Amino acid sequence: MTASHKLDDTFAALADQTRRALLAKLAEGEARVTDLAAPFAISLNSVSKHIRRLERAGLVHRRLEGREHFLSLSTRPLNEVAAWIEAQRRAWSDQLAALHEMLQGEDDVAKLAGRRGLRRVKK
Amino acid sequence: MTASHKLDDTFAALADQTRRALLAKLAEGEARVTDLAAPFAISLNSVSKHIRRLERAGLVHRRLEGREHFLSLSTRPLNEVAAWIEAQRRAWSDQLAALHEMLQGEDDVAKLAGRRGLRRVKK
DNA sequence: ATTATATTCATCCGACTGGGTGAATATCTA
DNA sequence: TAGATATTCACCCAGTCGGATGAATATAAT
Repeated sequence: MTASHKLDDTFAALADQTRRALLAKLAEGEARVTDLAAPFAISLNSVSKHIRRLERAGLVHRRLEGREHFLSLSTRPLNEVAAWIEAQRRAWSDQLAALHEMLQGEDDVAKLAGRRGLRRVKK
Repeated sequence: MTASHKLDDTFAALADQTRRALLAKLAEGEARVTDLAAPFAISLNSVSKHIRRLERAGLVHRRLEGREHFLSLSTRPLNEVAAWIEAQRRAWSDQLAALHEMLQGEDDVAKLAGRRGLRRVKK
């Protein structure tokens, strides 16, 4: 549940074009809030909010130096997301492979054609 | 912009534990709305809403057969998300590599230590 | 001490979300 | 025809989002 909750936050943080652009910018290196906000038409405050959201998801880290706040990327959450996706894709591929194998089997084919597909997998 | 908008929808659709569980279930094969809803404590209507959201993001496809609605996975959006993440991770790795190379350089080290890190990358 | 810069805090707004309930629709079955 | 099943539609509610604005805070520079 905790892991899922973290994934929730990470996915939600990534579900915004502006925030993804901020992350892409940060991939070029550390940057201050003002630097990050510069290319965007929206207000500095809005960018600040976006950054807070990215922080909450653990995607960026903040380092204070005087009045300047330096942001940098954290890759762990992104790796977790990638892992989930890969697992999902693998499961999907396995299912496709199973279907393929089934279709190559001899007697099951007729039943499959008469019936409506895969379905009854669980209970 | 259109691609970004699609990514927005996909990420948003994935930013929910219930919806991710639905997708995982669908990885086992086609299923009806009722079948998908069975394991969850929430109402059937809520599940129906989640499914609609997954459909909007293009993550599932619906096939009608009489009064039954059969859902199945669509992998394209997931692939797009994976591609974005991989690009991001690659950029981040490149930046790390550049830093590493810089630290192995001779004269830049002093300036780097005195100054505050990477920062001034863009302008 | 004063001014300028960097950033956040406090509010407000319209829009959307996730959950619920009850009614409506459509299809299958007896 | 009547009844059961599968699914959605139409609302309601509290919570959050993304954007804006204006004020507050903290640090730096003069």
